[in-house]
Amino acid sequence: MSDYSWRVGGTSGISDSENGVEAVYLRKLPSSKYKGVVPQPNGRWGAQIYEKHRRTWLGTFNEEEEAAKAYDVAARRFRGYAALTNFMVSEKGIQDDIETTFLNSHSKAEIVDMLRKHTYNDELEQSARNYGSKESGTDVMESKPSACARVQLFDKVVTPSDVGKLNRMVIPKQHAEKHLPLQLASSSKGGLLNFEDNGGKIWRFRYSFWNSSQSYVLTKGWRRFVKEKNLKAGDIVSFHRSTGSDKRLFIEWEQRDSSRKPSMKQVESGQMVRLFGVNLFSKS
DNA sequence: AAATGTGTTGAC
DNA sequence: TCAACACATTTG
Repeated sequence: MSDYSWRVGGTSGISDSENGVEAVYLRKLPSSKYKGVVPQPNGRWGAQIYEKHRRTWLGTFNEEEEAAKAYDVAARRFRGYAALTNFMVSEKGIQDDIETTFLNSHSKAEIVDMLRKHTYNDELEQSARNYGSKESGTDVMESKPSACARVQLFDKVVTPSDVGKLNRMVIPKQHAEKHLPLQLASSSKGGLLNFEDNGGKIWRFRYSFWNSSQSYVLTKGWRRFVKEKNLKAGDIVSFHRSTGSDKRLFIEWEQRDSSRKPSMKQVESGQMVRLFGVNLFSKS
């Protein structure tokens, strides 16, 4: 009997360590029936597309079909409407649909980024919402992220560990419990929350409670945000929610003004106070 | 330690 | 151009 199994590289194996003998049986990874889809050692699926001898990685996915759809999106953006895809249909004369417009208004890099973050569908949906509002005459203020009526939830001056290699941001407990009930996160999408930034870009973070530190944290997806915004310790991240019933969430960030002397400015935000360049929490 | 995604190769 | 494979790098 095999004591355990594992997978490394392009092969997987089973180790039988009876009598201290380590016999290894290599097993081939299953090929995908979909174009642009490759198996991953852990049973998940990767998507990739080639262009001029160069491979562009499109991310990893739980389902083979998800990966195939990611490839399709990339194929259409990279090679045009007539590109060969796994699922998409290309009929003559409908090259002006919303998705095509959406694809054409974003760079390849942006589309790839959305695919790797798994936010493509959300961004497309949001784009469609904006498009629809123009047509129907609905108040643009309700859909346009930068102008949408919103209420502030809380700010946080990010700490060194928030922007460090821990790849997570701690949400101060009182704010988390007041504004972001874990139930809201863990209910439908398994702990995933979408936030829109001022550019209308969607950021998806995993939101969870860590028992070890008794703290609420944003984990998966946070590192990418820190990197793209070049977030530094001391910068302020601001969380908002739309006032409407649509429950949309927003994230904003503000760079620390290092040109100003810390002692000259007192920034107050919620229960946090920045004084003499030091962040203090007021007792309450 | 596990997962991701790059280096590389050879078939098509 | 493409997927297979090995495995270095990155992430949790």
